[in-house]
Amino acid sequence: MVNADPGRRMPSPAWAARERAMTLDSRFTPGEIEPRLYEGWENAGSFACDPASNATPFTIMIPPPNVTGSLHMGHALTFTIQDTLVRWRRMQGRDALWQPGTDHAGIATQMVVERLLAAEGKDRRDMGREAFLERVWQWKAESGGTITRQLRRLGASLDWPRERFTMDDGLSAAVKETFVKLHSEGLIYRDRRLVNWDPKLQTAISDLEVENREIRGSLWHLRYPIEGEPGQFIIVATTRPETMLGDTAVAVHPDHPVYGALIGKRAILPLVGRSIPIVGDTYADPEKGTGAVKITPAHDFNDFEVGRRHNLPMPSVLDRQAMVTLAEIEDAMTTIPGIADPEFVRSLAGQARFAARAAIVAELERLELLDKIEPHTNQVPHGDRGGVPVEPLLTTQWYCNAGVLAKPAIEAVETGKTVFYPKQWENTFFAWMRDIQPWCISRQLWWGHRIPAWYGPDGTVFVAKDEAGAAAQARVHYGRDEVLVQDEDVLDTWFSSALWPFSTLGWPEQTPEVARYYPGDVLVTGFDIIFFWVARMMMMGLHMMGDVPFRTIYIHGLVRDEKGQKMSKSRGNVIDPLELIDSYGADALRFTICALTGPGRDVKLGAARVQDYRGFVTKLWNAARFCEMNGMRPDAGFDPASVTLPLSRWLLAETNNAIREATAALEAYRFDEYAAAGYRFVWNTFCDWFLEFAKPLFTEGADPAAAAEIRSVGAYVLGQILRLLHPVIPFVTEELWDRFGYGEPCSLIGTAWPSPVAVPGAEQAREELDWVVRLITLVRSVRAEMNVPPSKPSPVLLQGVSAEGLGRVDRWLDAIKRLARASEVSALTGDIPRESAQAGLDDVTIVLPLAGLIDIAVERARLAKERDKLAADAKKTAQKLANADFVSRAPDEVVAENRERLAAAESEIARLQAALMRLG
RNA sequence: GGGCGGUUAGCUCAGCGGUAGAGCGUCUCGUUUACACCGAGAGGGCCGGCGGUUCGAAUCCGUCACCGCCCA
Repeated sequence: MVNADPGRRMPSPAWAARERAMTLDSRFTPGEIEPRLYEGWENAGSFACDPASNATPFTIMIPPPNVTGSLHMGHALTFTIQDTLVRWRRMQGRDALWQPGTDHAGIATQMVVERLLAAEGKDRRDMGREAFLERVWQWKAESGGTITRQLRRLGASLDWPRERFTMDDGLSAAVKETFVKLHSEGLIYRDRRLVNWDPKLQTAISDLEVENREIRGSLWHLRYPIEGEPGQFIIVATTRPETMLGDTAVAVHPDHPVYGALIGKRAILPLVGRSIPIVGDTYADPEKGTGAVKITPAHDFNDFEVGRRHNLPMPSVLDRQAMVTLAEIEDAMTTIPGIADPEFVRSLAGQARFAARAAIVAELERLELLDKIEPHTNQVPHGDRGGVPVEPLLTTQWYCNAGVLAKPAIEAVETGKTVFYPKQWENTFFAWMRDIQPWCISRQLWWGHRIPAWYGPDGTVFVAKDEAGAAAQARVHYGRDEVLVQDEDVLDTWFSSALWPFSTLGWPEQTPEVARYYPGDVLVTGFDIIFFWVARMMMMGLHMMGDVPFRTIYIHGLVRDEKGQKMSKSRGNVIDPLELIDSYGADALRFTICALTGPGRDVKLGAARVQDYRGFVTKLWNAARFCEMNGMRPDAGFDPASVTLPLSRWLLAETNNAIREATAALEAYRFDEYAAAGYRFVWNTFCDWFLEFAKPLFTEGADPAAAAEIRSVGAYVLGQILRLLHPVIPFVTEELWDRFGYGEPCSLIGTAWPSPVAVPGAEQAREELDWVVRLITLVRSVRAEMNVPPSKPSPVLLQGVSAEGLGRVDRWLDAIKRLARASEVSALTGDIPRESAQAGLDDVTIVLPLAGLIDIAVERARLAKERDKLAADAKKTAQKLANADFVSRAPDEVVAENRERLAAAESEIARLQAALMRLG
């Protein structure tokens, strides 16, 4: 590119910048410039917030990606939006903080490392807790940089030196502080109740981590003998026959026509031989199954409630691995010939739940206690990580009283302290928050924040930030030092995530950052984690900080493939954003994402779309090359108000318009409209018309003063374009900014967002340019329809043209000739020549004498078609105006508009009619 | 079962009370001071169905159908 003269001295940086700007490469090569520019920004500290500044802060907290994860399309979407907002606000002069960080992702990360260990033939239980955690930290060290590197590739302007990790010391302190406070307030407590137990991961999980899957199974009808009435049975229907070992009742609806009479009697639990009551409970739906249900309080959430209502025992018959355990029913087993056989039941011990199911069903069938099997489809809860059916299990866990914490959060949204975009998501938020259940926060994992609770020898719990604190409490409690054992469990990952908006700022320390950047401005995220994360941040933020964590919640859709299918490994339709960046550049990917991100819509994205929008980036590059070739150079002293040419004034007015559109779109979170406004302005205004109109001025013999003004305006507007588009396509805009020398290298990121400027005579200039544009378009259209080859210019004659029109023609003669392929443009004084084509431009008739080039029949058909179309329109308008109700009730301007439309159509029809007559 | 969203040009989507728009694709023509990742022009739609409100409905209301999510 630039070949430095070997004899020359080493170039100074300023010289190098100027020299670089000499010639833009004919092709834009994102792969070369992106790393250089990103490094430039990062090294210059361009992403850094400034706690000491006077500017209004603008804060976005990154939704922390999994530390060991890698960038997927969903990330690309959410981070592009966030970066666009941050770069825009930063240019507007806000003190922008985009807080980076990653999440330890308890279950997910532990699973990954366990899988690695399994490949080595190891098991974490053999290693012990400490060695295992060491291994996880090692894995984090190895793979933890991937996602942050990838974020850089995307161009994300995060304040990297402030990067946090949910398990680092500061954030761990925040977790402990919060846990201890909530515990002291009674908002965190231990409780023994049913939890969703994931037998694969061997941990409790929260309601949210359970997903229901539709499973085609069976409904087994079992015959339970009525006690004391040989030969009498009550038939219960169940989808889970294996839990029958733990049944402690049979429930029927109190109004059941047949079974209602059995209430108060007892049934004999087959196989086990235990006597269980038949109870009346409205939970039993007379319409479903047989109308009688077996009640297993320890293994079903509904049965648990029934069990509570009727004071039933709640023996567990499945253990933590979902294998049969008999410890809690052993005593009650008796032999009843033909009905119960403890030996058989004992043979089930240690069997997996589905094997036990098969064995139990077979045994019941053998005993003729199986009435029938019906095919049945039902919703089976599965753990969202482990993917196996969840087993409701009676255990003691730590809970957070979400009901209390939810109230202020609901109120904050109701009163508009925090606003959702799009607003409809508020309904989703309210629906869940108003019916929120206690949040199970303990997990039987090793990777995570260990619960800050210690147990004394007698099981007394001491909650404190550290062991010393717990020991002090124990000393008071016991009157002496006792050995304390810390709770083995860790906290749900989302517990620490909930503190993210303030823990990242240094809380519980009273840092300047906490004071300055909390509450944040916008939270950008997908709807899938409104419950997991957004709601919990709202609750914790309000409770711990006394204020909402953010003013606005922008919820975007999901990224899907071109066909609208969810991307998934199993479908094989996953698109890697890094590959798209490699192929088309980060700008192309970012622009595509913005262009396709409508409100409340999923984004269907494939490589083809990114390829399409890469065309826009290339177009901008080429337009800039053209500007450069024609001597457009930034001029710091340029004053937009000083321009005199209509073209300059028109372009500046259009620029104002684009600035207003882009700003309004971003303010409204309309990324699609923002992208569209930039696209239209660059392509359809700047390139298609301004540069084309400017071309004649860059030829020899053109007015040098006019050319100079156009060069200045062009350079100025190109600069405005680079600013306007920088938030979405930061790399190409910064590169052009630097090459042209609009500022120091890597300075566009810190340049002011443009605002409209006063343009004297803008309206007049707009009228003139619009007129010329329409003239050119009409001539082009007629020529194309007449199939006149572009190589054959023709005269353009204007009948009825005013002096003003002639002035315009004179001023734009060269451009009109070029763009409309006109050999001459002049007023027509006499009759319209035979064999001409024509078109109407307001009061002017454009005449193209095309003798020999036009087919009379084609022109006649064209004119007739045009006339008929107008006639149909005119008829509709006339009918409307004939309607007295319309004229009296519609607003005056609408009526006037229709009158004008009718008049215009009629005069155009007359002109077309005359032209047809002339053709004969 | 309850709730939310969607249904507009071949495709992807804007528009959300005043005679239907964009991008891409299609067709025709074309290399003119950047750009064929280009330029010019054209064709293409009873705005899911049915009712209603209104002078006027793609737009508001009701209802149905289909698709997709969420919750039970």
